[in-house]
Amino acid sequence: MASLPILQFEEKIVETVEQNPVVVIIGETGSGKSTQLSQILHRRGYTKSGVVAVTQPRRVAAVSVARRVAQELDVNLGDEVGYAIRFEDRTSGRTRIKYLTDGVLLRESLSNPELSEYSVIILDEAHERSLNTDILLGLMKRLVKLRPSNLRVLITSATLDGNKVSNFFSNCPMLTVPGKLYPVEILYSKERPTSYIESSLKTAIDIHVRQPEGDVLIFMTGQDDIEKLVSKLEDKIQTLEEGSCMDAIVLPLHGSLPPEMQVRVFSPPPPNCRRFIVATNIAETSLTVDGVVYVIDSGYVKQRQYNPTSGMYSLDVVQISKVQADQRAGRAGRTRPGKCYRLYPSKIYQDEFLDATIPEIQRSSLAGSVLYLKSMDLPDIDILKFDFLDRPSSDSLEDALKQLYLIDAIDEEGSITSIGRVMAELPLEPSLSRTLLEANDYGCLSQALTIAAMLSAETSLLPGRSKNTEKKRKPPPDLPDGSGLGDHIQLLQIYEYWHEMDYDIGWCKENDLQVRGMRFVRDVRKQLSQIMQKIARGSLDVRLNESERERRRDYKNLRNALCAGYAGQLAERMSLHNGYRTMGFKSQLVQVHPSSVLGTDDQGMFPEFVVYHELISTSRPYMRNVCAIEGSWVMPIMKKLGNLNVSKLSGGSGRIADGEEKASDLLEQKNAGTIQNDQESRIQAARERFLARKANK
DNA sequence: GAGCACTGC
Repeated sequence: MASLPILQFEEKIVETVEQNPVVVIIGETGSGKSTQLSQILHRRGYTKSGVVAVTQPRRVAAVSVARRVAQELDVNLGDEVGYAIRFEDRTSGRTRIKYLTDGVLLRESLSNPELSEYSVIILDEAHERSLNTDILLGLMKRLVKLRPSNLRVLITSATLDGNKVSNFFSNCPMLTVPGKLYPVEILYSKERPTSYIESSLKTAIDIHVRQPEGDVLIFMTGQDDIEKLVSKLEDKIQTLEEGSCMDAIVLPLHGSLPPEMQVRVFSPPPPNCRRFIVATNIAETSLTVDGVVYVIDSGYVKQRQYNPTSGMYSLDVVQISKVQADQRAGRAGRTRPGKCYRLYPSKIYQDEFLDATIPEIQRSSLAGSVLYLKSMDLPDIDILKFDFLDRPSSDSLEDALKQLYLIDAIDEEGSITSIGRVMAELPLEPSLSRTLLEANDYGCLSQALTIAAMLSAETSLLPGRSKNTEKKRKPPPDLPDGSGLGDHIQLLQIYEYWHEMDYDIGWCKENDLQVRGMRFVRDVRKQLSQIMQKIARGSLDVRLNESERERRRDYKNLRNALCAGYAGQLAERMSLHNGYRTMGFKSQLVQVHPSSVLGTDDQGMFPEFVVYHELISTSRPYMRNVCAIEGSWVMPIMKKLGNLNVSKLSGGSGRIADGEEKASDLLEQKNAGTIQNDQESRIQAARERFLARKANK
């Protein structure tokens, strides 16, 4: 421990923190910043007046770093050193150093906006720019002004964007702490390969034949490419002459791999055997594989982005940033000097790669975050003017406001409603928290809780695609089908079934449900029940007599509640075919996702109206997770859409206007006006169609 | 009849 580079900087760090409310620490990999900064400040008395908080973007990191610090200080975890993550708070009144996820700290700031418990807040790994860290950065800027005498903020960042963070905090000082990384030689390709799978294969084999021992880590974009490369690599290794080089094993590594397959990369390789680890981004920050000496970097990553004007998500393969490329290269120098083979020319790195990855806050729907900030009641904060390190587009903020207005979380002036306040308490997307509140009024809260919990874990629940032919021959799993009413109802039925089976793990396995995911659902449901307990109007048990009755009535109340929560995510079927038109702010043609269990009528037609959980554009625009609703529930929502006035929602003065932008703002406002007129006529047309249809019946 | 990078409250 004494050899950690950061300890040589102790005096300098303490001196700087003493004199400045905010300090940026550029801590290179292996500098020991995550474990040592808190201990330095503890030694220097900063824990006498309050707790030192250290945030981490990931749960495992918060737990493992806390564990190590407790060990180094020789105390029991949960005493002087503790951690807090969702579902688990291991802190006590004695805790002086507290590791927590950025999400937990953000949630704490909801009940205590001054975060008065803390004397120091360290935002670790801020360069990863998680959505929560970005919001915390904005809140910290405000907080250091409110508590100038008794709060210190430290932000750790990467070399490439330290200046930006320092500028954001009025040019606060910046300290660089070197890391303990071995040198990594960077080798560029002469040009971009036509197929980076083939190019990775060739590079990997070259390394295997020519280079001394050491594992190879290969960065790919997704499961498909990983599987392809793994099998090609295995074939190729087979063909190499016996004894011409050492043995080799090839291991895939990605998020949808079952945990027992993931941990294989942590067990040491057999002697005289080289490992090839073919991984997604998961190996960039989340998992660290020991023994890697060679890295092959394709230069690409798969990224999910949200388009606020269409309300649609897409998953795109994009070029990585310089920070990411350097992070990947660093993976080769952890145990000894290494090499990184970049499958792109250095000119592309220099000229085309962005310095840092586009932060999540500019790639996500912000409805939840905006509601959150609104509920904090910060008198000096106007959402559209909130001081972000990287500002989300006004389209994105306006989209969030519109969504919130449609589900009654804010009123037409943009002020938070009493409904909105309760919603902000729930760790859910606004659409789902709104559903819970409505369900409470309709007497079907217990079912809505189940659906909200299931959707919180949805991606890791249902069986993934299996190219395994053996599995295909198995009889189809014995899972309920949502009674034709759609995916939400199916998720509910699956959980109720599991409940009847006494939460049997074997049953999950038989039905290809991910055990980890189902356990997570159970935890979430419990947490949500605890929060709802104080306002719940009925029992929160999974299964009730009442819900039996409700089931016979086609889950009408429940679907009605979903309709209220998804008021901004409504779609109307075309009259002649099974395509849908979304009825939100911008009408679009979309399809029901093929994985949906939504049923059809005698003529093979889907229901006239559905709500959807999300729009995702892959090969085509799809609605994922849909639920059938009744036509008569649609009218009030259309009316509300008609009343929408964006400039009023954003607080009248509205848009971000500083000097130069004014002209374009005016133009945008004008456009917003015409969009709104279009919208009105569209809504009018929908209304007429709706009435005509009703008359026909 | 198509497909899912990674986190987090």
